Amino acid sequence: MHGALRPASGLARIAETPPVMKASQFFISTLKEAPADAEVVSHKLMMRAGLVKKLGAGIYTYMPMGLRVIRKVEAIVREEMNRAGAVELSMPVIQPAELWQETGRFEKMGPELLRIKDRHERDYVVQPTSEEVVTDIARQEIRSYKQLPKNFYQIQTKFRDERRPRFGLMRGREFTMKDAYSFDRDQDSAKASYQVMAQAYRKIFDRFGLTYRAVAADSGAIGGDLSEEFQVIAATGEDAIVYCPGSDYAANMEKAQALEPQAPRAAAAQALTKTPTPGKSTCADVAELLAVPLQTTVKSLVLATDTRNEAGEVVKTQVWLLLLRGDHDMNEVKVGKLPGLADFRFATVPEIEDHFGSKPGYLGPIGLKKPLKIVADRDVAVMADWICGANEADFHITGVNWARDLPEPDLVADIRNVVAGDASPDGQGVLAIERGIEVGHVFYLGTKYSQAMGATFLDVNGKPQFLEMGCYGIGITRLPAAAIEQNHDERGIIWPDAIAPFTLVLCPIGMDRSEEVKAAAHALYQEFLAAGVDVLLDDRGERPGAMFADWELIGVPHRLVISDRGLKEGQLEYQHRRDTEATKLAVADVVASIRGRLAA
RNA sequence: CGGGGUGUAGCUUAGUCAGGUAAAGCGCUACGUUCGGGACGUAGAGACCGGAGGUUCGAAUCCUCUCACCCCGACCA
Repeated sequence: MHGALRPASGLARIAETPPVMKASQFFISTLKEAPADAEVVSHKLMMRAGLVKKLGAGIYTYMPMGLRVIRKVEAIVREEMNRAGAVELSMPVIQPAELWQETGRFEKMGPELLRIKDRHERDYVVQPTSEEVVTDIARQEIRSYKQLPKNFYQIQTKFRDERRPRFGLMRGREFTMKDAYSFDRDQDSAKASYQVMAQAYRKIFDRFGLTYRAVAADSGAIGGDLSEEFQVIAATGEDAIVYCPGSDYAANMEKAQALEPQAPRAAAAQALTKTPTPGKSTCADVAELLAVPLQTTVKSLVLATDTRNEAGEVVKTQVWLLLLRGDHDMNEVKVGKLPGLADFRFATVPEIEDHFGSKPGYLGPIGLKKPLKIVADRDVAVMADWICGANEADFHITGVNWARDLPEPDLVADIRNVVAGDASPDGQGVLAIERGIEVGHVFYLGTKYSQAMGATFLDVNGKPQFLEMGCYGIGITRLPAAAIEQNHDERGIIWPDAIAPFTLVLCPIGMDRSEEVKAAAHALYQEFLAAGVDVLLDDRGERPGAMFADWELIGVPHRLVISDRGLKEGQLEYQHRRDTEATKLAVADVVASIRGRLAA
């Protein structure tokens, strides 16, 4: 009756979940073989365990077992958000295009933004996020500094028309996100609000029981360091994260700085020599052919930037040559921040041939047909006697030296991805790289949206000021996938207690043949329910092998086996999903014993 | 968006090259025997072979179009 009004304490939360906790009434649907279109382990296991069902590319039904996991994730997020002072609301999934046109994102966002029309041909979008709507609310509702700070959040369905959805719930098109937006009177206050969220996120991810890292992220045009990603560590993660094992430095690959080389450029020792390298168009091939270290080669990347007139027509194109050491990779975010390269694209083959007189594969900065701007990575700028393409098919040049053979570059900058072993920017050792799955992101926005949409409040002096904003996301439906990537074995999923579909499963053996087992199972089930344990009684009457295989696949962390054999000795068998063997527990104090084993 | 691939029962697949009216395993139903690690036997149910059009006496199979899904790539020369 008044359940909805009860505070969200642990017990009340369980009371709010559906009361069906017997397997025969619940819905269990496991598969021995994963559907052929599942590729990564979390996707396969989610399909096999019957957590989700695919409806279309990147679109999934959350089946009862999977929904329980998602509800637990939501409950933890909601509790900590509320605790951090955020207030929940719910904004529409379908939003009028007008708001999105105000910020320019209706055009800018490209095909990832799903646009739909109603019967009157009016434009709408399916929200991929909700800055526009929440800012619209703020500009209407927030009039005084006395109403600040405020943080609005929602847990809501999002849609992003990904160019290539994949990996099940890891990169779906429709997904659930918790998105929060803070509003403050000034920058200091906004940064304080940001820190409150960053702290709340740490509490949230600690509670999930996953190994994660908070990493500094690129904050785009806003600048500053106020952007962090929360990455669940997993080998199959899509993001490379950089950290220093000897300190707390951690950043994503876009952001991680490659320190300026300490050693000065060596003196030229070799003569400039044109060398045949037939069919060897990559740095690695050339290095192998010439039997030299890959670090002595330089790769040439050709970019272009277009200047457009008011009509959007290209009036001028500037071609750029980027030079990177053969063993390094370009960092597109770093390049995009260089003066003049904000909207770079890769040059076309005709543009390349026009400037170099050669097809790609044998390009270099010497003997250009047309002038262009040369940007050298800081590591390239200190190289001596290096190797690059000769601007002629099947030839490279060795013994190249700055100043002697070609002018110094127009610009020297950090334009590469760091690699393992690079010095840490904080001077505390060398960097290591591991992979992560981004499950959360906190971001200081400034006044980008409030200015675009005219969201102001009156300050102490009665003067209108733009609201300072921050936004904070958690991928609710991605989280279970990340949890599985990190916690599974050959038998199936191993859920952390906090987000397991059920915390404890009771497995009676031969329940149909033994009144004792049946009675004990039901009595225990009632006892655990009364003790507030999220328990499921497997009363399906499956044979033990099939029953164990199911629960190991589904990944319920705690299992209690009830058998005639054990009951005669007054014992039950307890096994954690990670245990290799069962532990015998006395029937008399089993509830207390199990409760002691559950994560707080 | 470019390239490649796959669509046959709820799931995994065979059959397609060499056209002749759809097969197996798992799962499912019933009965019996079993009963502590995905049991066994018997009997069943279940597929207009993604869709449309065409060729042919005859199409899962050949041709055309279309849809869906998966993978790789999207400029690292």
